[in-house]
Amino acid sequence: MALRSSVQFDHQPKDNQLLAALPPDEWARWLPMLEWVQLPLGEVLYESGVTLSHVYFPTTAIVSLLYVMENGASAEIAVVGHEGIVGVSLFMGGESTPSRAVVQSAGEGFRVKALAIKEAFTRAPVLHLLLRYTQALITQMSQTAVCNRHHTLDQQLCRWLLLSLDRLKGSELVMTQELIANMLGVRREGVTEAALKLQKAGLIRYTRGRITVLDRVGLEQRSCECYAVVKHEYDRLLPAKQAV
Amino acid sequence: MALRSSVQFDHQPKDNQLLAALPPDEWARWLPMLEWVQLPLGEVLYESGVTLSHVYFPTTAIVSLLYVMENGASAEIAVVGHEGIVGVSLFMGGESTPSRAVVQSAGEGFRVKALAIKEAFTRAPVLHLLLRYTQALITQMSQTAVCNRHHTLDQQLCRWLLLSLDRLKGSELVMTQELIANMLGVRREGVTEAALKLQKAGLIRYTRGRITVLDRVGLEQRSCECYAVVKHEYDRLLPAKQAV
DNA sequence: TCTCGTCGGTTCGGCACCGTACACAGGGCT
DNA sequence: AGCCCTGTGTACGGTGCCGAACCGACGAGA
Repeated sequence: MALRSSVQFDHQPKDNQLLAALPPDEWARWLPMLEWVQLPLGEVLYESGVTLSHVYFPTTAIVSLLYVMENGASAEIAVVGHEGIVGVSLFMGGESTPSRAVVQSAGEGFRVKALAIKEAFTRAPVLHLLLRYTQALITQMSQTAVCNRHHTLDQQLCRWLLLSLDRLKGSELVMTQELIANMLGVRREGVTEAALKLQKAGLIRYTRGRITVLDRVGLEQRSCECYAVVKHEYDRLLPAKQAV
Repeated sequence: MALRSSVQFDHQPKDNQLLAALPPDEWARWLPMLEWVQLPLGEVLYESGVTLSHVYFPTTAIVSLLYVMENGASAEIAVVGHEGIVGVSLFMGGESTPSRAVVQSAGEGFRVKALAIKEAFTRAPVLHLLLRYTQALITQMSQTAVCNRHHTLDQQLCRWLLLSLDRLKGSELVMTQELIANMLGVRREGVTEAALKLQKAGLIRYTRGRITVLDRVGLEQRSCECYAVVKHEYDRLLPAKQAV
């Protein structure tokens, strides 16, 4: 047994839990593709919207996935360390994400070329569709987190109305303010106030659980960027007519 | 061509964009598995932690994924309509999620038995590992959204320290308060105040960019439930020793 | 027609966090 | 030794949302 040859240094591939969990035959296939890399503090592994060139398996580094807003403010979406992988969008099929990956704590890791990863997934056809959808869903979740942190209730209500509208035919929602408040995680009174503003501005009309959208464009203008980001990503990943 | 036979009623499978995007051969395989269902307002499609029995493809309904906190407050994680699928955790490999799926707008849809979906994915071995990890990551994102909405900065700082700590060896973080503020999406001064409290309570110690955790359990007690939820889900989906 | 439950509107004090501004201290550098 | 930069502590008014309480008003059902 190779006692001292490779097991006890910091930067072994198997220090990453995902790599460590690979079954022996897969491990043998992956090993030659792994490239050891240093990950200095502040290094940007990928940038919002840019096609990834590698996926990263951190061993001693920590990487933050963060979303940078138009005004420069940012919010972390998730943290990835030796338990995970940076760049899921590569095997999800999206190739890029609206978020940025930055090394938050310097260390080391391994990376694999995009092409190699994608080759491993070319055999399952349906999968790609579902994975792409999943990535869109993930974008929506991320954006929810960002929105909760940074945007006003007024903006969030607009975003929410638009997202719901996109998922229905027509321009009417059957939905009480109480329910919307639950969805947004705020007080009902807050929704009442925000909805009043929209009604007074002539963008919506409502009575007892029925909301009619009168001016969609107006809502889009009042909404935060989050709606547009999510919509754009859904459109990108799941174009209406297409078979993967 | 089957002109009027099936194309123009509301509740056709192809009203769901994912189903509509299936290539012909896959479509043929899936069609017999699809079961038409009505989705009345308020119906719970799946409950937090419960193994799913079906995945749902809404056509005219909208479904909310929401996380219910211990105190009963809730926050929506994402919305799913005719563009998507409810129950990604089934093909992600996790079988369940910490969130609940509720019909937010009554309508119709189709569902497929869990067993049938899973069978379609039994052929790709590596995949399962990555998908499971992705689901854990998704949980972290969801929880971030919830946390941003409902918890105090003090709690969020504890959560953040613990999440970071789990991804490093030792009990020291090299990290300025400024950077933490960026990650959490708050002001640096806010982090200073929260960190001071923790230091005065003897839970951490820090100087100029180095934070040492003295009392991990204390942090866990001060943290919101979000940390535990995320940790638990990572442990569940990615046990330390295992090859799927 | 009347009742009662649901839905929407209003108010008030409180608080967590924001934006801004500034003061101070540790530590690397010349 | 002295300087300066970076990181941390403090203060102050502003504001967006909360918790609680209450009221009007619409509409379904008796």
